Amino acid sequence: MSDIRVLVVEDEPIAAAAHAAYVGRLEGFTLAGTAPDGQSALRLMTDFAAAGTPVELVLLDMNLPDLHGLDIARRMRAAGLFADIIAITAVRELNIVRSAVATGVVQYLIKPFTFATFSDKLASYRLFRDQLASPAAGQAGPGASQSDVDQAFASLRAPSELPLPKGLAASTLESVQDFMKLQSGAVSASEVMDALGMSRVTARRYLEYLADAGTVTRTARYGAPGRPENEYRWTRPAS
Amino acid sequence: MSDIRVLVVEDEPIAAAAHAAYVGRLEGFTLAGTAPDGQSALRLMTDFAAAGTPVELVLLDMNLPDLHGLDIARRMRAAGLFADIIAITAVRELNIVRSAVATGVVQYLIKPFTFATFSDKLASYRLFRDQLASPAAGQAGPGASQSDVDQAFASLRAPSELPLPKGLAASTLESVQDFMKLQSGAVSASEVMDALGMSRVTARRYLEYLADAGTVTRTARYGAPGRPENEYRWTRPAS
DNA sequence: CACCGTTGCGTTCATATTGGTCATGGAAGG
DNA sequence: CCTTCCATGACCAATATGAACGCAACGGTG
Repeated sequence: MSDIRVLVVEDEPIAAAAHAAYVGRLEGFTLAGTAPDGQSALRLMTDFAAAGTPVELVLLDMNLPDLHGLDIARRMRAAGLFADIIAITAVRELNIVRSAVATGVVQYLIKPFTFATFSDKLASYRLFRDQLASPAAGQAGPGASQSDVDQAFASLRAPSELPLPKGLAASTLESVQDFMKLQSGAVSASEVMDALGMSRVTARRYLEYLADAGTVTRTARYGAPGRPENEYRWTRPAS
Repeated sequence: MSDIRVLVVEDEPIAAAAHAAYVGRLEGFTLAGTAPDGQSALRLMTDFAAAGTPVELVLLDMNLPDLHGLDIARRMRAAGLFADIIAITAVRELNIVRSAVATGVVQYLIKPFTFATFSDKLASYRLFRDQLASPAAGQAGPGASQSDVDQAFASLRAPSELPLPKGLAASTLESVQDFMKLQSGAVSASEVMDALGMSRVTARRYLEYLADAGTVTRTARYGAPGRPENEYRWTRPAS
C-alpha cells in the first residue's frame, strides 16, 4: 500500500517544521508540503489534485492569520477537495470541536502534544484507512457489513490515551500488547495464558479490550469439538 | 437539556415513515421533519435555520432520486448548514464510507437495520454531544484537555449487536452470510461445510436460520441417489 | 407396474471445550 | 488501619462437533 500524502498547515515556522519532521518520522506517511496560511493551503491542494497526486490528509491548524481552520475546511468541501483533516489547535473550545466534526474532521490534537500522541493519532487514522481498503481478512467481498464499518469507525475514534476501564491495569495491558506484537499468526486466549503465566480470565479480558479498540482482530477457530475458540491476531497498520 | 432536532431524508415513503417512527420512540430526540429528496431537504434545513430552530442531526439516505447523499452533504457545508449527519444506505461500498467521513458523517447505518441498531447509533451520538456540552466535572479551567476530546470522540465508536436466537453465534452467522453473498448460484449445505471448514450440522443450522429469516431461499435438488439435498440461494435483501 | 434394497442427506442427542460472570483474596496506596 | 483495585479460581452458560437414527428418492428386480 502506498504512503498517505500529508499536508501540514501551520503559520508558526517552528511548529510547522516540527510537525513536518514528525510526519517524516512515521512509516506509511509522506509529507506532500507545508503551507503557512489558508490561501496557500487551498492553492496547494488544488495544484496537487490537478497534478494527479492529491493530498489525502491535512494537519490543519485552526488558528491561522488569514482564515480560520473551519473556514478552510468548508472551502475545501466546496471546492471538491475531500482530504481528511486532523485538526490541531491550542484553542481548547469545545464548540469548535463540534463544528469541526461537522466539517469532516477525523481527529483533534491539542497543542502542545508529544510525538507519542501525534503518532497514535496518525496510526489510528492509518488503521481506519486500511480496514476500509481490505475488509475482514479472509472474507474478501464486494461489500462490507455493518460490523465492518463499525470496526473501522472504532479504530478511528479510539486513541490509546483513553482512561482504562475498571479492572484493567496499564502494566498488564502492555505485557499483552508486547506479546501480541511478536506473534505472526493468530493465538488463542489459552496460549496467551500459558505464555504470560496469567489466568485465562485475565488474558481473555485484555484480549477482548484490545479487540474492541481495534488493535487486534478476533476470529473463531472451527474444526475441533467443543465450543469454538476465539483466536486473536495483531492488526498491522501495514509496516 | 433540550431535545436534538432530527431531519429524516429518505425517498421511499415506507422507509421514511419507519425512520421517523424510530426517532419518535427515542428519548431526547425530536423529529423536525422529513424530506423525500435532496432539494427538499436543503430547503427545509435552510427554512428551519432562518426560523431560529436549526436542524441539528440529519438521517441522510445516500441513494436519492435527485442528488447523491454526498452531494447533499457538500452543499450543506457550502450553505453554512452545520448539522451532523448519520448516513443511511444500502450501498455497502467502502469508498463511499471514506468520502462520507470526509464530509462530516459521524455515523453510518447499513440497511436493513433493526431498531436496536438504530437506537444504539443515536444514543452514542447523544453521548458525544453531552460530553462536549459538559466536560468532565472536576477538571478546572474553561477549556478541554486532550483526553476530554478523546473521550468524546470515543463515544462515537459504539458497536451495535443485535440479539440472536440461542445456539447461534454472531461471528459464525456473519461468516456464512458473507460466503453466501459471494455465491452466484445455489449451494448445498455440504458445500458450505467444505468452504468454511465447519461441520455439516453447523452449516445447515445457520442456513436454515437464514432461510427462515428470508435472507436465502431454500429449494430441493433431485437427480442423485439418496435423500434429496437442500440447496440455498442468496436473495436480495429487501429495503 | 409395484416392491425393496441402496444411498445419501436431514435430524436429534450427548459430549467436549471454551466463553462469561461472581465472589474472594491479596496487594498497593492513602 | 481502612479503602480501592486487580488478578484469580470456580461455577454456569453457550455452542460446534461426531455419531446414531430416520427419511425420501433412485434404480434394479420381480
